Amino acid sequence: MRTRDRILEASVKLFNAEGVARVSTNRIATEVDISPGNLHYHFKTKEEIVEWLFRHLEGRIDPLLDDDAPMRALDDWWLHVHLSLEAIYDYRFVFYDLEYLLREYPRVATRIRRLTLHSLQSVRRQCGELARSGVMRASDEDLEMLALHIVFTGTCWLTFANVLPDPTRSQPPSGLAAYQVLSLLGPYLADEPAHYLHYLRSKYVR
Amino acid sequence: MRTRDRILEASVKLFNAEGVARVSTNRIATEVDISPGNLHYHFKTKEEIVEWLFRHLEGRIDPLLDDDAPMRALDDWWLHVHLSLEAIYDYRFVFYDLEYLLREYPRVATRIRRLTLHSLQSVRRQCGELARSGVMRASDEDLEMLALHIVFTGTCWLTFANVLPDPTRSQPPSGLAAYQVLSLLGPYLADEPAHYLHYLRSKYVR
DNA sequence: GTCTATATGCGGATAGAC
DNA sequence: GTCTATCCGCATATAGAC
Repeated sequence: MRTRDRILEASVKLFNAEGVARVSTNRIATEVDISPGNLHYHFKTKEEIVEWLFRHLEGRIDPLLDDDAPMRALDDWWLHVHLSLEAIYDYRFVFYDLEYLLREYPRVATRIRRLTLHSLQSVRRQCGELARSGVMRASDEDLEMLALHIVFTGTCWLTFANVLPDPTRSQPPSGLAAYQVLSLLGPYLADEPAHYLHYLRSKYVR
Repeated sequence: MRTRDRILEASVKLFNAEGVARVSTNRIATEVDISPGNLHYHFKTKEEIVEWLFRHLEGRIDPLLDDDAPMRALDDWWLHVHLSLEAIYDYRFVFYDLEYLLREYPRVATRIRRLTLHSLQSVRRQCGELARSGVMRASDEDLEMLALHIVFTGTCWLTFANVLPDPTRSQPPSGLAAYQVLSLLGPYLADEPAHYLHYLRSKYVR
């Protein structure tokens, strides 16, 4: 089962660098140094490759979403966000080419939708906990909207960062995205966590 | 110059519905009921079609960004946002396939980047005005971050909406996006504009 | 499991006649 | 301006030998 893994490894590398659409299965085969025929022995279709890569991503994010260790300080949550966004960054091709995948690969599409809903639920719950422990003050409506914005930012920020000119893009990318997510909480935070946020800002902006 | 316009019209329709990558120039020619050769008489390359469509989009957004009529109430700003997002919706293929266009069509890419920066500048200025007229209270740092989030939301929301299940998607799409943008101001608004925001919310959510 | 060879189809784009 | 015919290249996928 070694070749199979090398195919996946090469695929994610190429997809991230050049986009799913531009990378042909032949390219992948060349990169792995096997024949196209051999590649199709391991993965019948290109979609199958993408699907398995997406499963890997799920394997990294789902546990973070399901972890219901107590969430009492902003810092606890920050860690989860950071790890999630690192995973997203490692599989960024998914988020660069979201629409393409949704249209072209139906089986991947359903998995994407499932993961997004799962994220929404968990983030809502986690923010609720933060509110209950006094880290921030927000109404239920606020929390609902916050969760949506947060998942939205996690999902699309990398794409947007690519539109911006280099100065913003050349930051450590997952870190900046994480700060961007966290800053959404800014207006709702109590004094002490607000200072922590400010400290993080100094680390990631400019 | 009639055929030329029919080509552009058919292109934007097909691009929006199926994505730039899936729509071949032959498809467009068929739709317009001309020959492929004829299409290439009017537009040497596919990129040229995309570029001209993007110019049309610019023609609708740039004036809104440059309009420096006084911006004293939240409602003034709301109108600008709404019109911009309507334009974005009419050319939504650009935003669905952002990464694809950035990679595949360099001339379009520079235009996209230019428009994004232009939006950032203008939104920053407009939010500054709103703050100065007392519609909201926000520090310079807040304003900077707000502008970024607002342009980000305008740019990527439609894509994200496609990931969510239908209930959220089946809303009047540009209206929902506009509310989503506006809601970012929520925490910073004074009492009266906050009520106006709440009224808008009732129009666009659920 | 891995290779070579190949089928099949489509996409963008051009040539040249009308 | 518009057409027909065609080139060229690539991508996905398969067949069958080793």
